[in-house]
Amino acid sequence: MVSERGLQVLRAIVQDYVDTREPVGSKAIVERHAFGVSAATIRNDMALLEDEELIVAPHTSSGRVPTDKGYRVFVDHLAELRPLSPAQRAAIASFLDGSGDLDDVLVRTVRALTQLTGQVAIVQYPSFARATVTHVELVQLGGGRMLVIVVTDTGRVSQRLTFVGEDFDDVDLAHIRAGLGTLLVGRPVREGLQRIAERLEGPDAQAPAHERATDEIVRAVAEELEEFRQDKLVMAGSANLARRESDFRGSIYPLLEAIEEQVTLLRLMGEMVADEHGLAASIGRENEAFGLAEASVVASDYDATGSLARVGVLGPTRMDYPTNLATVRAVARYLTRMLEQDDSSR
Amino acid sequence: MVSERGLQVLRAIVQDYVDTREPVGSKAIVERHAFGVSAATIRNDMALLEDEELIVAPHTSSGRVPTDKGYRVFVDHLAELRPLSPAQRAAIASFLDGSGDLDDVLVRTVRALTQLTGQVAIVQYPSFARATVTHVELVQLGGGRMLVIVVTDTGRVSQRLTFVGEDFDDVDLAHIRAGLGTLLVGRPVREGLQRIAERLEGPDAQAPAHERATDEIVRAVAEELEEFRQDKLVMAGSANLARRESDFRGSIYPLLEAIEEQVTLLRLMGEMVADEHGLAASIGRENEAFGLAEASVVASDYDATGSLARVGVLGPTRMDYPTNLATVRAVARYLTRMLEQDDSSR
DNA sequence: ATTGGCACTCCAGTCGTGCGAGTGCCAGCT
DNA sequence: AGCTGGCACTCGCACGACTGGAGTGCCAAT
Repeated sequence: MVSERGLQVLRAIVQDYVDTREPVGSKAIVERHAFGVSAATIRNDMALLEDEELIVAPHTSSGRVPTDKGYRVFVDHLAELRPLSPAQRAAIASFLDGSGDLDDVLVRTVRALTQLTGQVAIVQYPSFARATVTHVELVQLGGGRMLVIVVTDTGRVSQRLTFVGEDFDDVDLAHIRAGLGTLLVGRPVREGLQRIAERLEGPDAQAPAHERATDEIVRAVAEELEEFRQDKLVMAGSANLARRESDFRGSIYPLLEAIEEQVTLLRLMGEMVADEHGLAASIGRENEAFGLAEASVVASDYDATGSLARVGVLGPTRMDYPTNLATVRAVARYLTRMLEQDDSSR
Repeated sequence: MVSERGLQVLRAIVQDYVDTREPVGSKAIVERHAFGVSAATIRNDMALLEDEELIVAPHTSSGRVPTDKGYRVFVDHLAELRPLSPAQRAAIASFLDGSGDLDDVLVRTVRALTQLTGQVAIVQYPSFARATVTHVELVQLGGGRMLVIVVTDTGRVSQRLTFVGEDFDDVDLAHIRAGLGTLLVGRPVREGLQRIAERLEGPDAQAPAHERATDEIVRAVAEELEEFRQDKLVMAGSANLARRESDFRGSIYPLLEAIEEQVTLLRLMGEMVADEHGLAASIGRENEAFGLAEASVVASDYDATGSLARVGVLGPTRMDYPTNLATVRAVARYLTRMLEQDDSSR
């Protein structure tokens, strides 16, 4: 069994390894940390840690490197969040302050996060399971083209251009608009989708030709709602992956691909399990199913007026967890506050 | 002076080097190409090409590699576009066909292009110097929040949420909407911006408090128009940069950064000079000012109902120019046709 | 002008060597 | 029982020497 000091040795190894990017040996540990014991003793502890598969030696005669399991123990039991400096807090505030719609705020958030951590930053749009539709607007562009706009109470706005094949007069348009309103406004997105499906399949389905055009509009609205339901990401800082090449043994290709795909990261962000503080980490091989075996993701829940979502960073498994966890949490909290204010001004 | 055969030798060197990624020697040339002369003769030609700085030898006793100048001559005088295979043409069609708004079409275009070339694909939004405003729409969201929507005849739609501080009744709103309409609809974006500036500074500037709110709306419209004026890019395939690492001697960091910045690439795309077919290439060091000294951009103009813009690919200097030029041109042509159709259905 | 021949250069790979960091183990100490 | 110093051992890595081969430049001959 690993002793208490053994765990401290693990912590020292993780810290030094993240610092120096080189395997750390027993001698280096006694030099850099005041353990009050000799290198030989540390060696014994390290042997035990290796038995537990928390660290490994890349070569027979080299220092040790934490395993993914080692990082996991470090994050769960040993890491204390490194508090942010006042300058960092100020940076968050200056990045995020200033009004704008949701898109705008999230873009600024992701920029702040990539700036502060030097990693790839990811912000998940608020989940729309609980979002409700507040407006449906139709704008006729002429030539049978119609702009369909849907707004939710979380501040998200979506527009879509659809070709309906005919132009309506104002009365008809108002009628359709009102119909959509009673169908959707004040309802959660999920429910709105159901009601639309019912309407399209309902007894009215055999309606006259004129109705076909309105069906087209309804379909466009449904597509937009569907898009709301699918979560969405904003990202920034992908160039950081290429900065210190040594961070990733293999190619960064799968990482860039995942970033471009988005859907992989969405699933990953969704499946992570947060602790009681809303913090979550997914480390190395734990991401193997997502093709990100050499990467870690650190994320924090934030609260967008009732809808939960996440902000996080993606980086090498060998990342500075205490700092990244603290930064992600600070940004998430600030973001939550921002969105609350926005809500109250509504 | 370089002989006619000398140029053919240059062509052979470029082709083989792109193929094999290794310096090409005189012997390899006589083996792979039917020049009907001996290696020694080729060597003499190569010496001349080296005098002209069209090729260099990385080491005293190694084959030759084209210089940027060599690539330039190749592209300008020696490259014949490699015609696309029917399968490739079909791929373009299947990617691009299907309706949708401008955003949608451009996203599909950029995907098609990255798929076909294996490079980073870039599509520039149509320039809005000549775009005219067709609709301005206001949607009140309650709580003093207003959604401002602007549509241009190029099919671009932009929405912006702004906080105006008060809610208008329907009559006032209609009045404001009509005012904006006469101010902007049918006018080019550039002119619209001027007229807004005049209005904001004009004698009405000292208007009553109620007018302040409308000023806020006008300002929001101005911001949107400003955004139209700034060109915009869609990109895809950045992961391709990391695929064959050897393509870039240094780090791909500056490239990823340029991709994220966008503005650099926008300037680059804008400054490239097209030939009579609307094709343009910027090679290696020619991009040095943009931090892309190891990359080339190949682009083709396309015509979005009168507004000129570009689609292109970004890749290593050592890229397959004939194929990329042909692909970019084919996609640009298809895109032009698509947008024309769309226009006629208006 | 083209060619075959030849001497020359220099890269890239291989092998051997020595060094140093780090380990594991053990006997002795507290 | 746990800690420590010591010691032999293992490897990775950097360095240098050597060699093979690809490619060049030049020259005299055609």
